[in-house]
Amino acid sequence: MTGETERREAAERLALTLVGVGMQRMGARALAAFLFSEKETLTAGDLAEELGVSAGSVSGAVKMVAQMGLIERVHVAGSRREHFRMRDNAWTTLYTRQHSVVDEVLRAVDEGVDAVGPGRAHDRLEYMRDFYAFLLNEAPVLVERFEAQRRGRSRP
Amino acid sequence: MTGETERREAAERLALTLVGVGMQRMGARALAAFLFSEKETLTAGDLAEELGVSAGSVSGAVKMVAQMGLIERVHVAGSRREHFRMRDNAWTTLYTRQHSVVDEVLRAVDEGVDAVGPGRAHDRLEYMRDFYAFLLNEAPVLVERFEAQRRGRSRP
DNA sequence: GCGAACGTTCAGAAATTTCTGAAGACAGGG
DNA sequence: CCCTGTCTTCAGAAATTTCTGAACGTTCGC
Repeated sequence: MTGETERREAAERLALTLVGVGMQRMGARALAAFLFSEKETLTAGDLAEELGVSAGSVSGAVKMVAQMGLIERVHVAGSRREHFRMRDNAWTTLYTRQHSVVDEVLRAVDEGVDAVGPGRAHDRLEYMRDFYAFLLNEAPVLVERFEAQRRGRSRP
Repeated sequence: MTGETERREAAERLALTLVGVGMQRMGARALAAFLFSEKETLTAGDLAEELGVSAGSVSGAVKMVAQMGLIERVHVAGSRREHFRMRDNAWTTLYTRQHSVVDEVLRAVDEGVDAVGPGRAHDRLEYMRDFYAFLLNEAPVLVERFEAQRRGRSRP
């Protein structure tokens, strides 16, 4: 356990890493804020304060992270603010979704396979297609295996 | 089998899809050029002509795609030009490498786990860490399984 | 219904990324 | 050892992305 400053630094480091991996800056910072918060839910105002950015930026970031399926809106009676919470299965969901990206690639490659006659190009494209199809099939299996393993561990 | 125009269009579509998935534009176009070429190897000049871009752009794109491990330099005696060729195991290599990106994230999350005391944040971070660690372990297994399956299929 | 508190949208500023073209480096043949 | 063809580097132009701030909606308590 350590101080507040170190917590924020670790959060910013993780956000930076996620940016390096291709995530939008503001989305990554918002996500890190959720991960590192002791609260169950955060409001847009909380995020704006924690990150030191405008309400507009928060709105955009939240929209994106929600679309990724990592957080969800929570209706809280008696509060006029909208609350957001990290979803329980955020990471496995993200992984699965990234594989719908794989699906897009697969489609494009498939068109390619149809568009060229026999030859080297055709062979290359087929190989690529086979691998991506394989990945697409295996992703859900992998996730299922992780969840099973985790269930097993938590109930010894 | 179809005409040259359709082949190029399919190549451009695949490149665009790869860009949508996060790849740099020029790198994606170069990669598509390799995939769709009937030649075994391409030179920087070939690429410049095929893509209609400057030598400088080609140099940068090739450098990047080579760093991703998708193509390799080929020394050809009697030619002053440098030739490049798609590597046989390009896609499985790419997949494995993307998981060294996972490794980066894993490290950052791990720091986070150490930086916060017990509580909700700690639990969230641990969950994320466990999933990414699981992925990192499973990636090579998956690739191995694909290759085995492919070997099996090609020698019935 | 009114007013206040929040959230969202959007035009434009700022930052970042990407491409080019020109200059330079390098290798091999003559 | 120079000359030519080829690749790389780099400063700056162009395009794209990202952030902000202000104006506009919306919702809830009263």
